[in-house]
Amino acid sequence: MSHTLGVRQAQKLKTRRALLDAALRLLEDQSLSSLGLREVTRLVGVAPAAFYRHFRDMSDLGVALVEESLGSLHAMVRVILAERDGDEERIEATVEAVAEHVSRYPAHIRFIARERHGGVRAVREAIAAELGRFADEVAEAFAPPLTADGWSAGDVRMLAQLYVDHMVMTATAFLEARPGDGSADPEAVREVAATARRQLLLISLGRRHWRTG
Amino acid sequence: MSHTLGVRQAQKLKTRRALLDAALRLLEDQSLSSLGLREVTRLVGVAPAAFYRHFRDMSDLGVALVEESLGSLHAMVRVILAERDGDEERIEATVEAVAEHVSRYPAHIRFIARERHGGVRAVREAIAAELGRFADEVAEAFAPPLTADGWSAGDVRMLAQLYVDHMVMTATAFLEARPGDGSADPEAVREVAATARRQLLLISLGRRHWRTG
DNA sequence: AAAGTCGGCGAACGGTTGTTTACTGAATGA
DNA sequence: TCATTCAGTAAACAACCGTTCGCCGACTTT
Repeated sequence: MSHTLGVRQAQKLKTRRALLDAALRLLEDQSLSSLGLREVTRLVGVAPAAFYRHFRDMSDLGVALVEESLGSLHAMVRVILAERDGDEERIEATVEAVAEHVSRYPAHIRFIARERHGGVRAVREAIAAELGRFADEVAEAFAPPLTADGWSAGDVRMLAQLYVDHMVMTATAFLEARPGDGSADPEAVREVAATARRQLLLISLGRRHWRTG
Repeated sequence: MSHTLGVRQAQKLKTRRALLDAALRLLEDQSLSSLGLREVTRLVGVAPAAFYRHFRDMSDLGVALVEESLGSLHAMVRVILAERDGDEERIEATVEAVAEHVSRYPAHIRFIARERHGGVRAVREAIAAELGRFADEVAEAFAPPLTADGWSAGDVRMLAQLYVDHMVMTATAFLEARPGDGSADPEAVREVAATARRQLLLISLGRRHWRTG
């Protein structure tokens, strides 16, 4: 019995989507704590009061955006971790995947980068929790071969954190490599990619020699 | 003839200081783009119009805060680079210096972390420029022994960037290890320090084996 | 077909915002 | 000493804000 979602609820989801999209667009040039409720409803073409049918306030909408933004990233990370090649090929795949993700969802990445340390507590905490889950997952994926080499759980965790933080760093670097209007400067993008690759290579070099040389 | 700064100009600098301090304090709980001019003048106890005697607008004040915040960090970085010990001792000194700096100027660090990707273009650019200068300086300090080992200028630069970004990362991690009220959770602080040390150790391990095995 | 649900509307509310204006009075310099 | 400079003031401005209210009318359930 798939219910195909009655006309009513479908419409509601539609304007909810529109609100989220409008907010995401406006957040490309400002931060969440300065984004007005009326600004969003105005862009959607809906009365200010309608906002309350979907979100309690702006920080509530912000938390929803966090889940959405990091959800897509989550899928990407899983795919990368499934790669079973050697270090260098894995690095290549990672950097390319991040680059593609940034150029596909720039507003999402910008939102995360901006609000990770932004002025809205609930949103900060949601982002921190989600990134922590990423680190757990990365740690879990890297653990088997490393623990066999005598790595402690703490060491694995710090490596995973380094990887996740570096991924966020790289993503925002890709973001800054594109001018405000949307199109990317190809040379700057290549340079960011080259730097990220070299840094990851250096890290994996350190990992191979960790407490063995 | 040192002029000891006439009474008039001294008073002006004093209220300018007060404006900057008030803004910095208010920015602990919100971001620059949502900070109101009147909020700041109200906290200082001065008429709103007085603000314009010192700054053109809020983003102007923000740029002034950037210079001030990263100025103190700059001095710290210079001191660390002067250390001439081995890797491990240098790492120890670095992490400790960052920790102390964060606990001495938490508001400055929070401001930088928050506005680095924040909603005010001029401030973002000022921070990026200053951090770029940091990376240059680090690169210059590390260059001699590395180029002797066959490192290219690009490789040195990417290592310096990794160090600077990691420093900022560590500083904000220290910041998050303290509850909102100001006092720090000693255990969380120790854990951040331990993670940072291990990550730097891993990086320096990678550096030693860079294109040599 | 009737009764009920509920997403969106329009208007109003008190409050806050950035900015301009003409002003005062103390520090300044001739 | 006297004219000038200028940091800070008080008041007014229109524009905007978040939030509440009752109401409508299309969908949904009985």
